[in-house]
Amino acid sequence: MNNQQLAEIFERIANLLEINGEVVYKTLAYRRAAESLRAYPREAEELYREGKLTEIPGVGKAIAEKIEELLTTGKLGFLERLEQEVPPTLLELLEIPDVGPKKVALFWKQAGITSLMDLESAARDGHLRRLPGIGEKSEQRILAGIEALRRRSKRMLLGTVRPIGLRWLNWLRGLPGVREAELAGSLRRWKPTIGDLDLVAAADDPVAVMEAFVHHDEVVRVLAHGENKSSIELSNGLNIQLWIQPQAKFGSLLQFVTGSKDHNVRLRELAQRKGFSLSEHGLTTPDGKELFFANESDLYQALDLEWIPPELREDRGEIQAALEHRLPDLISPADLIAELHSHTTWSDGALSIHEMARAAKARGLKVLAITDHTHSLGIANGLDADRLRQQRKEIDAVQAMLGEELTLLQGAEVEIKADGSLDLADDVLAELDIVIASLHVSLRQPREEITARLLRAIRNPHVDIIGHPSGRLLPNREGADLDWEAILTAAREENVALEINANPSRLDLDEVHARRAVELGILLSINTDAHSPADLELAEYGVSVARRAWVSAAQVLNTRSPAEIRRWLAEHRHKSG
DNA sequence: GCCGTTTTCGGCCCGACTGTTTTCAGTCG
Repeated sequence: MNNQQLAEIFERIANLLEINGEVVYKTLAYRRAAESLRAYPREAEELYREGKLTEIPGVGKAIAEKIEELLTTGKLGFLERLEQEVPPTLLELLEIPDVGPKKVALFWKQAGITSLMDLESAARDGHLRRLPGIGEKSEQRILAGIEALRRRSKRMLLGTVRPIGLRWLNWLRGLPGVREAELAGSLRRWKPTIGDLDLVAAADDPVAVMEAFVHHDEVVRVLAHGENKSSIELSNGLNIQLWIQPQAKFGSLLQFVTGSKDHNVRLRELAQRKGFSLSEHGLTTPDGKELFFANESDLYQALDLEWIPPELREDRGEIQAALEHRLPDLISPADLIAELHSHTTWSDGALSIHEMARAAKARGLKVLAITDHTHSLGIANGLDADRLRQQRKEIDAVQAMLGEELTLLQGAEVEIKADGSLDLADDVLAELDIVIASLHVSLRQPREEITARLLRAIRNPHVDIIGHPSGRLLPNREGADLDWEAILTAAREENVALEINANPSRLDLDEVHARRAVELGILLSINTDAHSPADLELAEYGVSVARRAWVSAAQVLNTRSPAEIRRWLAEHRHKSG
């Protein structure tokens, strides 16, 4: 059982306890433990073997014992008893907007409602309004919420929402009276999946701006409409929230709405220890004086903190690091000067080698590796040894045309086959400048089998990079069930780089494993896996994962000069071969 | 249920918006 699965169980416990009316702080404790497990760089299973489970923040004696029971028996008596008491089907009701644990408990205990269907028919028949605190409007709101829930495909991809966010931001900045506006929330933190889109603005006349916002022609539903905060829904189910304050408070507002919630809770605790109260309006001193902040960095400074990049604001130690002046010097998109994973018409790419090279050059890249698929991936028209040798001639010809400005490398994204062997013989791999090995098929093998497959690839002396290591596809396909400690240990021993694939539906390695990898001294490689020139622009999404993993430029192969990259490849092969 | 440069017991963040309550509870971020 991995950390993700453990986290889901504790989240479930928290929700059930909350519906059952348990004291808030107990449910909070389970929720915090769940969040902590999701972010923790090492597997609980391993910590358990070392007797160190309580080293995980938010895990104390009681939760450690539950983790132990889950790891050793695969079950949890406490949860089973809880589910006897509280029907687990109630959990789906929590998904409805504006329905929380109190209302779920009300529906359940006073109307015998235990499922989404029960609730829907009760609302439709006008029975809900008989309950205390529920009127006709609440009934309609619940029906609309159930509709919205069905329409909406949970969280959307960062790569889908960001262009929408930038478009709305642009529109907002063009409105009269808007002095400043920014993206906020999980979008500003570059979270791989986005729930709601948050926008903040500084405006002289908030009422007029809010009016324009809720009457924007893409709005299908107004969810809330206030002076400081409004919320609307688009036809694709995406919710957008707009927050407005006067310019003088813009910094505090931006900080507050950027979150994360957990980061803000930590920050408020810190403010309290210093004698302040912190809200989206600013700091309040004990004698009731209010301090406003037009700039976010001034707010952090007032708390004796360095400004914390939004990508780090997840309550993963960033506040402590900021206090101690040891925040990492994060990589930025401009640091990337090499693309080491790309496809052309030789396999399933859209452009010829020459066209891809021109696109790479136009983006200012210094190195482009052509890494087409290999032949066992028949669907992608993969290359065999003969076609690779033909392709080499074309690459050489294009290099001759390009001159020195862009260095082309010939590589391959070689398939790790279901039996663990590579799709090209060692002598063919040896002729290539760079070799990426990737899993595409049989991703659902049991942990031992699929881990062994990947380990065999890592140990092959010709393999330089492991491409999209887990094989996950957001938002729904889980990655392979890998023994990460074994993979990371082997990668470090063999000096093999691990890819952060920048495609928004991959972002693989994820931030948790990327952070663990650099802690162990493993080199990362951020690549777009470009199949077309537009794909090259996705690099910033890969960089965002690296930033959320506290990664610096020096820890990424693609920030190095062509000569340094060639040297690394040569040394790497020499050492292994 | 967790945790400790106020504490091993007694705390554990803050405000806007909505609907229904005639003064506030629930939800959300």
